[in-house]
Amino acid sequence: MTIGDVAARAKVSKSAVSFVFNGRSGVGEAARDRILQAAEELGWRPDARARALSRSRAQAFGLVVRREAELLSTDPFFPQFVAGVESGLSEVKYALVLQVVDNEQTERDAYVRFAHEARVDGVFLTDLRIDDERPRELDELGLPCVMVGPTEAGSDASRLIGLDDAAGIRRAVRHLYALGHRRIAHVAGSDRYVHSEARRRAWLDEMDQLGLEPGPVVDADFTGASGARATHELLDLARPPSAIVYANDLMAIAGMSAANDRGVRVPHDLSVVGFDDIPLAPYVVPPLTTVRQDVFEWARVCAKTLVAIVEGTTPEVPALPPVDFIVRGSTGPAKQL
Amino acid sequence: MTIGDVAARAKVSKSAVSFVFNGRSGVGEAARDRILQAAEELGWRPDARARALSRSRAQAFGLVVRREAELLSTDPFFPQFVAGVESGLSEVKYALVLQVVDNEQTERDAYVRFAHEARVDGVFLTDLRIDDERPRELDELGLPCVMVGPTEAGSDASRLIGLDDAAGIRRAVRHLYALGHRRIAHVAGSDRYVHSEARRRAWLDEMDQLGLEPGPVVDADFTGASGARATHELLDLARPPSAIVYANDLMAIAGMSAANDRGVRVPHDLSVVGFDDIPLAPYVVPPLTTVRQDVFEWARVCAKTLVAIVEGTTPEVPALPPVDFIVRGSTGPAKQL
DNA sequence: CTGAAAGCGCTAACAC
DNA sequence: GTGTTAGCGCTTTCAG
Repeated sequence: MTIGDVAARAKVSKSAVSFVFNGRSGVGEAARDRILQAAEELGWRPDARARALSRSRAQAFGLVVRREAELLSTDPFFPQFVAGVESGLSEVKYALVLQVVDNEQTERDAYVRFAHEARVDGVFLTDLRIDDERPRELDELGLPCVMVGPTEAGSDASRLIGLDDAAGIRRAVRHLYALGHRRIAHVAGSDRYVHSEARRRAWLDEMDQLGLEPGPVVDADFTGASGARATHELLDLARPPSAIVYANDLMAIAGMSAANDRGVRVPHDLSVVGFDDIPLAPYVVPPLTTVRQDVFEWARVCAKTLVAIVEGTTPEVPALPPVDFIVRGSTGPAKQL
Repeated sequence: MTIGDVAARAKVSKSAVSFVFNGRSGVGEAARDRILQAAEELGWRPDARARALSRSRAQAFGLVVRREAELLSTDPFFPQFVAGVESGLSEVKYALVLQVVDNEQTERDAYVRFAHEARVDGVFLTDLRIDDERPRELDELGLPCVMVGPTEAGSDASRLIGLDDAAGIRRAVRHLYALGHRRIAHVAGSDRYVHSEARRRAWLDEMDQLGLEPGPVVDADFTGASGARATHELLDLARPPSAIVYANDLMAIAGMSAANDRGVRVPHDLSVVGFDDIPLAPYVVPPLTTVRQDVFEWARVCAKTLVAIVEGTTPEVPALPPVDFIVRGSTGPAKQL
């Protein structure tokens, strides 16, 4: 079943068929109808491979995900991002090629293969790291990309689609302040990531703004185990915090569990704020107060921007929905001293 | 940068280069070395698009995921499955093309496009449904597939890679029985899915085997909200169960939260078992007793099987690791009546 | 407005 | 063993 068959059945030339399927003018109304009908009857669609070859375009984008097993299956970001990207791509017929890798070498290989084999026309760069080498490497490979990270991530604004991580953390800190908390700790994510830093800095800034002593901060790595460990560390302090802002929900929930284990009651003795609003957040005990970003919409915007970059059109960058702060049961008034 | 450039630089013909890169004999040692070196120096790799066209093979597989937003970002299955597939595919240089859809029509379209545009050489069929039409439709489209589901899913054993859902549920029921529970309820997942049914049937069977009256079962749909609702329903009964086996962790955790809301203590008043062992399971209060499947390994096997099917080699089907049953704090001795 | 023809970069059959 | 050549199915330029 080839374009030739369709052309024959519609009694036109191959190019006429090609023109119709590429939305170009130059085919009469009658011929166009016959062509569409013939294609319909034959169940024909342009072969993506042949198309890719002759247009030197794969009509696909790549996403390389480097993530440890635990975070992969907990992180709400990945599936939502993928779903959003698909949603933004479905109208324009690009496919999404996924690659999951587990270390730096295989990650680099993945990009190199994408580029050299010309499997994709561009990539999404997520989990931006401090001093990330990838933008430069991709430039060298000639592979267009959009970067996906907090707005602070860099100056390369034209291809950075930022979500305002900081705003959420700031609201969390102010919320706790309003509840009377003064010692507000932070459990940060891995310090290699730009978004970890953005969240940490937002916490620091806001504490500063409120005239609070920038309380204790503990480095962790987004896993449950690290969240529990960090929590114990904070509660072991001579002057433990009365509230903790975690860099993600998994650590926050593990932290609540750790607190519970040592008889510290949430929110009575300790208020807890997470980040992500995973679907489980309303269903843990107590329900988790947290920050929600609209990852899906964000990903849609990323997809559309990448299409624009690759096709050389001007990306219409719609405003991203603001972050939400969801107050649930894990935060409460600070205990009177 | 094409095969011609490499051939020229290595002073051989294009076919010699092609042969080397396709692992075929017929090229001398010396020539082979020169070719590999030339390719290395030029940073050349066969263009996937041209390759796909001339071999009539996309060298890629497709995965269509139909899932509601909430379940997408909570379900541990999807990311682990993807990671496992990648792991099984990485050695054989197949790519994975992902498509996320949200309804039946777009799902069907996705498969049709995959087939007609020849974007992929085969697909993974997950979330098998009762009377699933897809295997037949894919046969009509001429698109090979492996099906991914519980072993009971059907007779089409050659392309069904099954994980033994039932064994996990049976162990859960026996565990509860050993703890003295006699009224053991089940909160089932959506009844359209084969795995929901497999889990429900396993529960029923095991209750039967133990000579227990098949306690109450409530239909739910894998979401947290439905798990909470089902739990309330069960606890409202004149003779509420002393233990509940849920079809997934999300419902189980939401169920614990619901129980907690009405003053029913877990595990003192009610024992709870989940299914999946999500990374959060150890960190909820109390830690969740649950069933764990090695989705990653399973997915690897799926990938290798699909490669074998597509390439016409015999799939070596390694034994899948058995399901694990993880006892944590959410199950305890039945209260004496 | 339409049709013929030359690629896109690679593979594989077939001569050398 | 090595090189030549005809496609794979589509796009696109260029005559008609």
